[in-house]
Amino acid sequence: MTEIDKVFDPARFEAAWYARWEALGVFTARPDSSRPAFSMVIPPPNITGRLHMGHALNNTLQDILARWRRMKGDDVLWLPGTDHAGIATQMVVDRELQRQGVDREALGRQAFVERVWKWKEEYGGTIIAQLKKLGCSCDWSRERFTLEPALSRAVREVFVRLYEDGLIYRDKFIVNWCPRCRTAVSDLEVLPEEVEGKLYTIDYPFADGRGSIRVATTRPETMLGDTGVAVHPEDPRYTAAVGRQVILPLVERPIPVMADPFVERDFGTGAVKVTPAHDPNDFAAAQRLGLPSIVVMDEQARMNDNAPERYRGLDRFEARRLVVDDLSAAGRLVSVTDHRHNVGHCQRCATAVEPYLSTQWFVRVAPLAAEAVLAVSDARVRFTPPHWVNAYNEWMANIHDWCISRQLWWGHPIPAWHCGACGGITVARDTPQACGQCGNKGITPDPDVLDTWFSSSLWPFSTLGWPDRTADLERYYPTTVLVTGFDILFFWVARMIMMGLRFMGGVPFHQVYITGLVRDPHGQKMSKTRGNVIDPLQLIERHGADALRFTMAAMATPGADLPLSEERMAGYRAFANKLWNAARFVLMNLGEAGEGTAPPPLPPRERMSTEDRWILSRLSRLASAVETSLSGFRFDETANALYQFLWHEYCDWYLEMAKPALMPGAPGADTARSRAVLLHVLDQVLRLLHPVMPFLTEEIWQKLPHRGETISLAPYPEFNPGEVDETAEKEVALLMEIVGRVRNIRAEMGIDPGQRVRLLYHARDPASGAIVAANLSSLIALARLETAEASENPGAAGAAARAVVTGIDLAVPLEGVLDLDAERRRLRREIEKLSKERESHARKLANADFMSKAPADVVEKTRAIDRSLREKADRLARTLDTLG
RNA sequence: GGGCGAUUAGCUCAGCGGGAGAGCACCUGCCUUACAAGCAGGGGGUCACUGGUUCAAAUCCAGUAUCGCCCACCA
Repeated sequence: MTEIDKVFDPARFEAAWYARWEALGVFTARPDSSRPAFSMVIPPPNITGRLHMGHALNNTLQDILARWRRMKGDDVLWLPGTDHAGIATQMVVDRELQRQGVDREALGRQAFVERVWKWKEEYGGTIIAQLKKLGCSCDWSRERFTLEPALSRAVREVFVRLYEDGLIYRDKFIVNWCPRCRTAVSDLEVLPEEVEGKLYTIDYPFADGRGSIRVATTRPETMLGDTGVAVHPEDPRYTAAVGRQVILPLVERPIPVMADPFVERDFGTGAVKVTPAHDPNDFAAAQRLGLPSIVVMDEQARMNDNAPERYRGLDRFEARRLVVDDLSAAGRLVSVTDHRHNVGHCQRCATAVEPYLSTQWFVRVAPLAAEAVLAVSDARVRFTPPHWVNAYNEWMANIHDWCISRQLWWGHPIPAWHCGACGGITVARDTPQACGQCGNKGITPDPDVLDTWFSSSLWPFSTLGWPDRTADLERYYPTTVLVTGFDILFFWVARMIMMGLRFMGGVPFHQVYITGLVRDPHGQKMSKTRGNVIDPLQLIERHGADALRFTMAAMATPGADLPLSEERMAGYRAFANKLWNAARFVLMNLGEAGEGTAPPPLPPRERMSTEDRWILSRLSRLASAVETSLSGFRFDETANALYQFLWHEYCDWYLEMAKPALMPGAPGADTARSRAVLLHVLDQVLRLLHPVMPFLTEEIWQKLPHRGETISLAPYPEFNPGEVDETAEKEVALLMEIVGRVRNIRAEMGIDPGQRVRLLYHARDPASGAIVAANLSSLIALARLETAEASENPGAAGAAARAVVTGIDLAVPLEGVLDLDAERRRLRREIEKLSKERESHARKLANADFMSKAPADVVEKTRAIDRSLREKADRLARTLDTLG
């Protein structure tokens, strides 16, 4: 007999099994194998990251898929890695330097980048270690980093090709500028946030001194850069104004009034100041109208030398106050009203983003997007849940060019060089010696780096060795599935599809599973300010990685967010403990069957007991359910099916039914047979569960007689329809019904649970009687009976509690102790319940339309249910009558 | 301003055309030697609302309400 602790302690074995799997090379992909390939790339976490619930969720789901496919015999590649995370990482190291009193500018670019690499060496592996704690079966021999040399090469290759194809260009354009991060950011990195602002109406006098025009703005300070006033061409109020000049207050510069249909006549005064360098609408209008642009702020959003002297050096918000004061003093401020509106804020640092005219690099996205839309609409890429396709198409249809340059130091340098002589730009894979246009050697590298998402967008092929045609690339591209959150659908998924189509000529993945968001127990988003953040590492410490994983799986309903409560997770830990103890029970009862390395063979079917055939039938249905649900990314259904089977079928019923046969010396007990089935089912269910709970299943499996070094490479149970045994299922359903009725009598009649009772039964059909007769020992054990006897007239009324199941009348003799009133109440309640249950069926059967139009099998089924419920109610009613 | 999703037991959620379910919480009784992180029994729901389609609607359609998310250049 194997000794095994009573309470399960995941901390005792998780790390050891992980190390063992790594040592065995379980996670290593084998591109030369003849087995089908199954591949995924991990959404690379930031090197600055710590494992949060989002990671725990999507990596658990990926690992379930990886382990499942591996056991099913696929050659699985789950490729891991991390992202250099430009802004985030630069900020982290910057802060660290500041604490040490070191100024980044003083340190210089090269030294700073070296510091970041050092930081990466020291802390960049944190999240990798945490993924291992979670049990992720990634192929660590293929771990990648977005800024490593091989991936830089891919980035340069892509950049150069897109540039040569005219899909990357450099231009002066209005972009989203974060004055705090001091870099441009893309549209996606700007989060609109509603703020309580003011709408200022300002009076601009005409240059000829005759009258004025009033404009409305939320940002009076930008008027210092106004180069025009715009009105709607069909606005009769302003027809006469078009073409005239106004004098810009405070600046005293003459600017024209022009007409453009972008102006909303109903908003404000119907006239709008045009500040091309600090507003994207105005910029577009200015281009149409031929107005110049004047940048009036520096890169920290302080007013620059293009502003009148008194404002120079002031922060934009200080400048706003002063401008308003000055306008007021000059009698030019007409009104100030409260105005709620959206202001874009930096995703990273929450600073209000400044629309800012500057020279940047862009990807011309429209042609790439068109292809990417096609790939989804013709299902080369499938989304789960599918409704995300709408959002995807919508975004793609309205896509703007992608600003890919960042004024940072940490990132992929833009492979472009500027010529000091001719001003030309040379874009090249390798550092050029001279200007590609004039041959001058005085060239300097472009100072900008690429948006982090540029390198991420290449991840599915850059990590496999592209631009070389490697064996990995040939075999694992396109990848099978991508699992990720909707928050990076546009940032990442859409761009990977574009880049994959462009550079690999095919989609990067066939399927995208989009996870929901892990929320707090009340459905609130987790945030530091709310203080409701749940740390997955603490959950692992408290409950084990398996319980966390099971929780993630059980809650992963497609399209829904996951309100996570530790209470619920504790429930799944209890489930793990339940399995642990079931295994303990099996191990304690194995005897010599537990000795060898080979599990005992299953007995032939005709020697099996009803419960043996039943549990095997249920097991095969479980295998089927798991196959179906995992194939459709229904992790929740997989988890629930396993939970239900293991706890409520295997433990609650099968183990209890098997107990008599396992008791040494029990009459007629076929201990060997029982042991073999017990062990077989446990072995199979452990395998089915392994993808979700890898550690615990391995720990138990290793204690059982087994072949092979690890359960993670044991064949996954397949569904075999031949193993479904309808007869056994019907028989056990009847036994369960009988047991349930006896237990109900015991509980309601207040019979001490320790006290055994007699059961008399009268079968109204021989088949039911035979089932009872054939399963007496189970019945006796489960209902805690003294005896179960067939009887023509089961128990005289008044001396026995009565119950009815399908085809059988039951009586529990309780001479002298039966409380007649209680029994009447109980019977009435039962009858009431049955008749209530019957209502809808009876109504249908009384409906002529139903009888004539509903399919025959539905009618027949309804009849059968009705008959059975009526029969039970009738027999109970008759019993009630005899009680008077 | 567009688009999407949700509304089912006290809580958190499955179910999405043919007998209203799970987990937790609740009530009652049990330390029945695998498990008290357990066992057994039980209570609890006009499936948001209004119409429609159908023999049949929690389930399909339309509208309404409330909540949530995504996208969007009324300064």
